[in-house]
Amino acid sequence: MSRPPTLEDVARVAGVSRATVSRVINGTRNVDPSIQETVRAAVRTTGYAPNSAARSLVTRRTGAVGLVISGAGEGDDESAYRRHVFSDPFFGRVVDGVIGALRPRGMHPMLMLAESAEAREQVVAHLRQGIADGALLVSTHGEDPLPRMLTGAGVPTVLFARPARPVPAGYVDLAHRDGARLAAEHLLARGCRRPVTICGPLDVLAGQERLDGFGQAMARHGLAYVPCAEGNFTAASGEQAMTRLLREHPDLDGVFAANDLMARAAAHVLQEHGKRVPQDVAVVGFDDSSAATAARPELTTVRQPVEDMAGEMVRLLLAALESPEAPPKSVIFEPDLVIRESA
Amino acid sequence: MSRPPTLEDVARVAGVSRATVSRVINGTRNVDPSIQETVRAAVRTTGYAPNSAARSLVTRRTGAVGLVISGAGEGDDESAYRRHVFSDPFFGRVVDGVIGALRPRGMHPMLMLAESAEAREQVVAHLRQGIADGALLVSTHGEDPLPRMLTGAGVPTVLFARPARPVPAGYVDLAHRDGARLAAEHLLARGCRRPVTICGPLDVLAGQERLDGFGQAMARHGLAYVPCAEGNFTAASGEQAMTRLLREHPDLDGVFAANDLMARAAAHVLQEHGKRVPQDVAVVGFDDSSAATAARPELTTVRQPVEDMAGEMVRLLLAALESPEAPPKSVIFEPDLVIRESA
DNA sequence: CAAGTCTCGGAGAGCGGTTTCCAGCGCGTG
DNA sequence: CACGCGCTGGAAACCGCTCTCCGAGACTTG
Repeated sequence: MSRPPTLEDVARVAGVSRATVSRVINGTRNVDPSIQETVRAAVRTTGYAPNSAARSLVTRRTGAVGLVISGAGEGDDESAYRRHVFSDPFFGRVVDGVIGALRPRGMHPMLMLAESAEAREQVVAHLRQGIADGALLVSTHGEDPLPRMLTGAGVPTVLFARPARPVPAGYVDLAHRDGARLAAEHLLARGCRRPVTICGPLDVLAGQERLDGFGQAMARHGLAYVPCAEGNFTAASGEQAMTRLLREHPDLDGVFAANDLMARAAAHVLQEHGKRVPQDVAVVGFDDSSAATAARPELTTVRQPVEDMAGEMVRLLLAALESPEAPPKSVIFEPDLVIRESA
Repeated sequence: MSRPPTLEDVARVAGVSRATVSRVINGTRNVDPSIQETVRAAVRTTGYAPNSAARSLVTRRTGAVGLVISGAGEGDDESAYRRHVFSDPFFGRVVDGVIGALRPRGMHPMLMLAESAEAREQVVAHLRQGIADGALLVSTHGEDPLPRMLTGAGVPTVLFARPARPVPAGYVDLAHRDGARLAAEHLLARGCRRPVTICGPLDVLAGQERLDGFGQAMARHGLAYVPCAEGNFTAASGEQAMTRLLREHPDLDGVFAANDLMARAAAHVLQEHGKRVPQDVAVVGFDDSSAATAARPELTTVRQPVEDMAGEMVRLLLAALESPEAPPKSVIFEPDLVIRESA
C-alpha cells in the first residue's frame, strides 16, 4: 500500500500545475471550465483527497472545535465521573446542538474531559497546540479555573453559562430567574400553597438563580419562606432531598426541582409515600430533557433550549474566529413553561 | 496579537538549531543536559507550543480518532435522531471507555454522526482526508454500509459489534447468547414458568442473538415457546411491547428485556397494572447501564462491560495503526449476571 | 600515538498544501 | 493600431515541524 495521491500527482495526471488543481478544488478563482473538467477527472482517477494536516498548516484552521466538559472530579474516580457526566441527558443535548451547528460547516467536535487539575492542564496544552480552532466549554462547577486558563492561553473560547467571575470569553446562558418564576407562578395558579424546592448546587450560578427566582416569585405572592433541600442535579440526590423534605414537611403540596432528573426522582419518592402526582403534590422540573417525557407522569417543566444554546455557542465561536479583536459576545435565552401531567 | 512562537524562535533564543530544540522537546535523542536546560528555558520564556498541524504533516498522525455513531436516520428528523442517540446511556459508556483509553496516549475522540446517506459520505470524506488517524464505529443498524465504505476508503477501522456481513475490520463484541442464557437460567431458578421476552430489533445481530440465546436456554429446560415482542431499545418501545405482552399473556411471571431501558419501562408498565416486581413478575434487563440502578426496583441485569469493550476498541485501532498489514483482530467479551432487586 | 568508533549538534530536504507574484493572452478603447 | 487592463495559469515561496545525513570532537583501543 503506497502513499495516497497528492496534489502533485493529480497535477501531473491532469497536465497542469499544483496551483491550478488547488484552485479547482477550492473554487478559489476562475479556472477555465475545460481545465476544470480535466482536473476533476484526474481527481477521480487518482482517488485524490486533500491532506487536511497540510491544509491546516497553511490555513491555520483545523475544522475541529474542542467540546470541553469540565467538572468537579474532586479526587474522585475519573471513570465514575465520566459515567455520571454522560448519563445526564443534558450533555447529550449539548452534543446534539453542537453537531447540528458544526456539520453544515464541515466541522467536528473533539470531546475533551477536564475533571482534574491534571486533565485541565492537558486540555489547555493540546488546545494551545492548535489541535482545534477553539473551545466550547461546559462547566459543571462554579469556581472552574478552566475558562481563565483557556483565554489566558489565547484559545478562542465560548462558555455555556456565565462564569462565576468575569472572563474575557463569550457565553450563552438562560434567564434562570425567569424560568423559576414561571414554575412558581404555575404552581401558585394551580392552588399550591405549601411549595418546597429541590435546588441545584449553590456554587453554580444556575443553581443559585433558579432558587432565588423561585423564592422571590413566591415571596411576591406572600409566601416568604420556601423550604429547600440542595441536590446536585443527579437522580440520587433528588431522591434524598425529596425524602428529607417530605419528612420535615409532610403536608407539602408542590415541588420545584432545579432539573428534570431530580424532579423525576422526587415524583417517585412521593408516589412511594402514597402521594399522587399531581393530585396531592404538583411537581415541576427544569430543562425539558428526555427525563421529563420518560417520567410517569410526564413532567411539567421549564424548558431550557439547550440544543439552540449549544448551536449559538458554535456561532459565537466561529464569529470570534473571524474577528479575533472583537469583544466577546453573549446571548441569553428565554425559558418556556411546558405543561404536561405532573403539575 | 502576533503569531505564536515557532521552533525557529525558540532555537534563536536558545542559540541552537531547530533540530536540537525538536529533539529536546520530543526526547528523541541524547542531547547535552546543559543544552537541554537552555532549550527548556527558551521554551518557557517564549511560551512555545508545538504546532500540531505541522507535526501531523510529517508524522502522519493527528492524535485524534473518529468516534462514529452510525444509525438508521431513515429520513427522519436528524436532530430527533441525535437526541435519541445521546439519551441512551449506552453511548455515554462508550464515550467513557474511549476517552479513558485515549487519554493516557494524549489522544482525543472526534465525534461524528452518520445518520443519513449524505452524512455517511461526509464522514468517509473527512476521514479520508486524514482528519483523524482512524475510526471507531458504533452501528445501531444491521445493514450499515459504513463499515465497508470506511475500509474501502483505506481508513483504519474498528467496529463495536460484529457486522452483519464480514468486513475487513477488527471488532469487539459480547457473547450475547451466553448473556441471554444467564438471564434465562436465573429466571428459571427463581421458579419462573411463564416467561416472555422483549427483544431488540432483529436486524441487529445483538438483538437476534439475545433472543436466540434466551429461547434456546428456555427450550433446554422444557419451555419450547417464549412469547416475544420486538422493541428498538428505547423506553417507549419497551412500554408498548410490555403492554402488548401483558394483554396477550396476563399470567406471565417473568420478563427478559434486551436492554435496561426497555426493562425499566416494562417494570413501570407492570407496576401500573398492579403487578409487583419481583414478587409477581421478575424482570431481567441487559447492559447494566445507569438505567438499571436508576430504576425502582433496581434491575437485575446482564452486564455488558461497555467501557472495557470501548477501551479495547481503542487498543485494537492503535495496534492496527502500528502494523497496517496485520490481519484485523477481534475480541469477544463475556457477560455477567448482576443480581439486584427486580429478579 | 594513530586509527577507528561513538556521541551529538547543525544543515537542509522534505511533508502536502495555499497563495503571492508574474507573465502571457485576449479584449476594449482612444 | 498601440496601449492598458482583466483574466488565467505557472513558478516558487512559505506554513512549522521531523529526521536523515554529515561532520566535528571525544573517547576507546591496539
